[in-house]
Amino acid sequence: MLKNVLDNKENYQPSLSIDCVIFGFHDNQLKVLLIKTKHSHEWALPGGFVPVDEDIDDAAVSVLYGRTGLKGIFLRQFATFGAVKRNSIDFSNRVLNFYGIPLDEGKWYTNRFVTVGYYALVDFLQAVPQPEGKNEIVEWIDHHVVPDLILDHKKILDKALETLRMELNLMPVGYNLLPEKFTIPELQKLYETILGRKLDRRNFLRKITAIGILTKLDEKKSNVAHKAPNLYSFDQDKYNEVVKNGLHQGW
Amino acid sequence: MLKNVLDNKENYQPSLSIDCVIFGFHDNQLKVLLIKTKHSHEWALPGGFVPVDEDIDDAAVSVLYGRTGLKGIFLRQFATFGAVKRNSIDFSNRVLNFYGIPLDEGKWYTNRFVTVGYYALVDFLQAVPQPEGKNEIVEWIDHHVVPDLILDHKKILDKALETLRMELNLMPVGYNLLPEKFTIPELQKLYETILGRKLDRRNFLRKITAIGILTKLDEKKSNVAHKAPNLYSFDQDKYNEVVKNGLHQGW
DNA sequence: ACAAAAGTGTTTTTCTTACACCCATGC
DNA sequence: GCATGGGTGTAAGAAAAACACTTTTGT
Repeated sequence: MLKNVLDNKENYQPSLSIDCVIFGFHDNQLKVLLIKTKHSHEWALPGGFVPVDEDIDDAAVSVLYGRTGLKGIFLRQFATFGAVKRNSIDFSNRVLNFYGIPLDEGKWYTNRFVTVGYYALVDFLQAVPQPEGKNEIVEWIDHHVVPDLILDHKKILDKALETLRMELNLMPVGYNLLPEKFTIPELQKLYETILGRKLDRRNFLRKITAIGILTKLDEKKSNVAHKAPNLYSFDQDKYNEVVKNGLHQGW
Repeated sequence: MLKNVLDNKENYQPSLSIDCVIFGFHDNQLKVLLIKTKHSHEWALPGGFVPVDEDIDDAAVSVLYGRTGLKGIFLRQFATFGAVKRNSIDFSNRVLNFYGIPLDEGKWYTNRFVTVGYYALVDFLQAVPQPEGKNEIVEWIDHHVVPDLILDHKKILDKALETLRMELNLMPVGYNLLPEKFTIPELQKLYETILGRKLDRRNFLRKITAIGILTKLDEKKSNVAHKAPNLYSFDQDKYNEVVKNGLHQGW
């Protein structure tokens, strides 16, 4: 909470923040966890400050844990944003005003903040949005219909998605975004949603299985319209290995 | 200069710095511009602080300009480093001591600094290393034989090179690293040096020309041992277009 | 029985890799 | 004239893309 941070500002890295783009997948939609604070009509990415005795990567883990209750999640730094005008003094003053903090006391907060962007891939069903107090609404929002965001958060979100799309070429995705057991069509829809285009079913199957990270279960999805699709799970060892070593390269 | 910064610390973003990995290419070596300060036996990446009224990207441009006299250069942010122990208080104190700055006065400088890493690709022959004062030695050093670096600068350098290697798959490289007119073998050696492995001449030619960024000049390299190779230049429009739109993708 | 989604294989094309010979120049 | 690097083409293999029919299930 901002008030707490300001009261202990010597414990926080000055003028530095963390913003997290938390992706989830549900209803064939790529969703982003967004926060609406009552002092703003706009939404925001979940973010926080960096304790002076904490690595920035760990601070990002804390933000993620605080907002979703999840730990040990895929979380990756993708860019740092430090335009002079990225947080306007006007915005800062509105925030301070909302919390009833005198401008003088909130001076720490009104400078330009440089923010380090992280993106996370989480299991939508396991992540329970956790508002801090009554002033917050935390919601999963389809990335296609994100409302207006504060400051440069839209830019941060766009960059995160761009990075995720690029990293699809370097690593597999799905663990953390899908439930433990899933079907190939579900995985394909995840890829299609991230990439924003349709893929061929047969070619997708061949390519995704060739990576060698899938275990075909002796089980079919039940209670489903039409032909029951097979269930798969990730072979976690191989999955991690591939994430570590990377996928194909060009040159 | 640190003393100047400390005397005007309210003009600088607190606890934030910029470090630049400046790559050049010469003698078939990928070189990195490094600085040795007389107060240290180790070398350092050229870096600097961020004026509060300057975008971090612009601050990086300033660092590059200050060290090489070059502007309008390929410069890209690649990662931000913020481990708690990345700059030890021991190191900070030694620096302050060297400049004869009382510890008290230099308190601003002894906190953990978060540093934003940028890498640049510059034309070795056009970049004139510019030491700041007599306490500095600025030198191009073959990336294979970089000496011990201060703090986590080795890690920063490694990450820069890793990023550069990866980005070879996404964009062409050469403009800025090579003189205006160059030969295919030179360009190939650049690629080989960055990637750290040999490439097949014939396949390289096919692949690099297929990108459509090269203009074959009606001119051969003169005064050269053995058969004179053809000179090429980059078609700047197409080059920039490809850098913007990216190269091939996987999915 | 039919609509809707799932499963599966083959062919074509494209890209990648491997490989060998002749050419021009400086010494 | 010979050693050294530059220039060029082709054939084989691998990967990607295009494509259609059969199967299962709920209604």
